[in-house]
Amino acid sequence: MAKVKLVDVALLAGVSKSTASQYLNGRFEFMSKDTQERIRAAVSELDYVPNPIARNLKADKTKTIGVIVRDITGFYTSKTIRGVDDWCKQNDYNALIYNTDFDSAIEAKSLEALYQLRVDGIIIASSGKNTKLIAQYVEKGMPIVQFQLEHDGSEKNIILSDYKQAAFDATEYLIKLGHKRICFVTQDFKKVKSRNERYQGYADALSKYDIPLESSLIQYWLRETGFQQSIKHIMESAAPTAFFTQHLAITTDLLTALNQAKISIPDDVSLIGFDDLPMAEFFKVPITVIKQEPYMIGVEAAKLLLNNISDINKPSQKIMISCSLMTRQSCRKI
Amino acid sequence: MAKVKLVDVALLAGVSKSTASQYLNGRFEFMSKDTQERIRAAVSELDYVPNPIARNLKADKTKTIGVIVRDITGFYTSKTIRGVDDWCKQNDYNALIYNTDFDSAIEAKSLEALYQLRVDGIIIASSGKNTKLIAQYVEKGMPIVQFQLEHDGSEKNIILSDYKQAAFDATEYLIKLGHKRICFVTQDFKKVKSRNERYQGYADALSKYDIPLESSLIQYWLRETGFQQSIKHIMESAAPTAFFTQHLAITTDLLTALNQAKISIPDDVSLIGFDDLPMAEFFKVPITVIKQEPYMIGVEAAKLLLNNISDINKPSQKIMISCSLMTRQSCRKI
DNA sequence: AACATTTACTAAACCGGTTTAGTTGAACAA
DNA sequence: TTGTTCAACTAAACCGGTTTAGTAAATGTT
Repeated sequence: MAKVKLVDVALLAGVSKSTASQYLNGRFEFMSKDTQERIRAAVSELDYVPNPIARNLKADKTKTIGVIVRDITGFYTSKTIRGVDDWCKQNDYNALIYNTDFDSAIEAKSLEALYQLRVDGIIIASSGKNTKLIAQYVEKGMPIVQFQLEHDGSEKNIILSDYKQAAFDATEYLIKLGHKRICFVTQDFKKVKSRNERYQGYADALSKYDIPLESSLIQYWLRETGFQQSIKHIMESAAPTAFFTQHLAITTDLLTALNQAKISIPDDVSLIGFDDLPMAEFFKVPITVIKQEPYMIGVEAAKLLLNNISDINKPSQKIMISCSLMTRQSCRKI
Repeated sequence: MAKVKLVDVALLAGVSKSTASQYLNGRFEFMSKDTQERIRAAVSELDYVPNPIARNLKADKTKTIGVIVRDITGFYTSKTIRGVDDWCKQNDYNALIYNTDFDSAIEAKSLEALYQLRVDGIIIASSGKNTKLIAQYVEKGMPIVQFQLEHDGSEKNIILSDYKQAAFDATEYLIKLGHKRICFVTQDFKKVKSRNERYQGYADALSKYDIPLESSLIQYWLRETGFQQSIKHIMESAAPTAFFTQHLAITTDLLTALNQAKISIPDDVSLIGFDDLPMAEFFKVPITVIKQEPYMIGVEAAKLLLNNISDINKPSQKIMISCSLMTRQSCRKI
C-alpha cells in the first residue's frame, strides 16, 4: 500500500506541510500560481491520497452515520437503507448498518457501539424499549433520527408514513366494496402511537359509514405464533368478510394460515395488507395493499439527520409521507 | 458529547497517559493491583470511552471493510451482506456497503473510494470489467475477496456456488421427468467462467443421457429487453418443453412474459430457475429452483477476507459452496 | 558494600493530517 | 530613511491515542 504522506508531497513540491495542506483544502488565497502548480504536480506524481483518519481525528468528525434496523434483509428495510445510503454517499458520508433481529438488548448495544465509534449521527427504527436510552444519547449531543414507529409521541426527529390516512383509505375501500365485518389484524397498539393511528384510521372509516366497532374483529398477532392454530376459530367466531393486516409479516402469516385452512381469497374472505409484497404479480391471488415508500423514507431520514449534524440547533421535525393503495385481486365486492 | 480523554483518566488516577493506555489495552504485567484499581475507578467515574479514530491512526488500521455489490436491495444480495456483516461484527469489524447498480464505472469509483478510506479489505461481486483494476489494488496490498462470479479464472480469493454441479442436477432432474428439449436461458457465458460452468453442467447432463445439444435451445437474456417480445417466437422456433433460467432476474422476466402470453406452467412448459424466489409459497405455481446459500457465502467471504487481513501471506483460496434443488410445482412429467 | 536485575512506572516521540500564530521580503507611505 | 502593510509562506502546536526508550526505587547477588 502506498505510504505517501503529506510531508512527501510538501518536500517534493518544495513547500511546507502547511502550504500543501492549504492547497489540498482549496484555500488558494495567498498562494502563488507557481506554488499551486508545483503541489499539484507533486500530488499527481506521488499518487498522494490524504488519510481521512488523520483528518477526522483533528476534525472530531467521522463522516459516518449509524443505521439501526431489525434486519437489513427485509423487503422494506433494505430499500429504506438504500435510500439512506444513497443520500449519504451523495453527501460524502458513509453509513454503518447494525441489525438487531428484533432484540431490544442488541438495539441498546448497537447504540452504544455506534456512540463509541463516534459516528456523527444515528438513524434508528426503534423497538420502543430504549426510549430513555435514546433520549440520553440525544442529550449527550448525538443527533438521532427515527423512522417506522412512533412510540409515545416524544420522538423528536422522525420520519413516518401517514398511517392514519392509509388505514382510513384501506378501510373505506373495503366498505365501498360492501364489507362491514372487517377484521383489523394488528400487534398490540395501546403503547405504540404509530399502531394506534392505524387503528384510528380504521375506526374513523367505520364511523364515517356508521358501522359499529366490534371488539371480536380486532385480532392480535404475535411474531412467534402466527395464525395456523387460530384461523378457523377466528373465521367462525368473528365471521369477517375481510381482513386488514397491519404489516408484511402479519400478511404473510395470515396468507399461510388461510392457504392451509383452504379458505380462499377473495371468494371466502377479502384481504388488504399494509406494506407491499415482493413478487406480487406471480401470486395465486395478487394481494391488494397499502404501499409505503421505504426508499423515500430512507432518503428523508438521511436528509434530516445530515441537516441536524451540520446545524446542531435545527428545530426538530416530524415528517410524514403518504402511502398509496395498490388495488389488486384480493378484495371482492359483496 | 462527553469530551473525556485519556489524559483526564490518567490525571484522575494519578498516573501517566502511558500507564493508563497500558491498562486499557490489558497489559497489566508490570502494574500494581492498586494502580489498576485506581485507573479502573477513574474510567468508570468519568465514563471514559477511547477514541477509535486516534487509535486507528496510530495502528494504521480502520477495522472496517468495504463491500461492493450491485444492489443491496436484492433478495440474495441482502442476505449475503447480512452474512458478511454478522461475521464482521463478531470480529470487531464494520462493513461499508457500496452499490454499483450494475454500472462498472461506479464499481471502479467505489473501489477507489474504499481505497482512499483505507478500509482494511474489500469484498466484491465484480462486473468483470474491472479485473485489471482489482489486480492493481491487490498489488498495492489491499486484501480483496470476490464472490458470485468468476470471470477469467484469475480471481485469487473467491467464494462461489458449485454452479456446474447445480446446473447438472437441475438438468438431470428435468431429463428424468422426460424432458429432452430443455431451453437454457442465460446471459452471454463465453467470457464468464461462472456462467460457462453452468452451461457445462447443462451440457454434461444432456450428454450423459445422450440428448443432443441444440443451439436453438440456448437463449440469451438481456437486462434491458426481457422476453415480452420474443417469448412466442422462442416457443415456436425452439419448441422447448422446459426452461432452465440462470438467475433470479431471468426467471422473473420469463415468468412475466409467459403469463402475458398465456403460456401456462407447468402444463405448456416446465420451468426450473437458478436462485430461490421470495414468497414462492404464495405463487400461482410455486417454482422449482436451485437454491444458493447467500448467507453462508457472505459469512465465508468475510471469514476469508479477515483471515487475509490478519495474515498477509495466507495462500489464496477458492471456496465452493453447494446448492440444493428445491422441487416445487413448476415441472411436470412428460 | 558494590553491582546487576527487576518492578512499576513516565517522558517523549509518533501516527498524518489541520490550524494558529508567526516570519520574511517586497511594495508603498510619510 | 524609517515605518507600515500585505502577499506568501512556515514552524510548531494540536487532535487523542500507542509505543519506545528510559528512569528511579526495590530487590537480589556475590
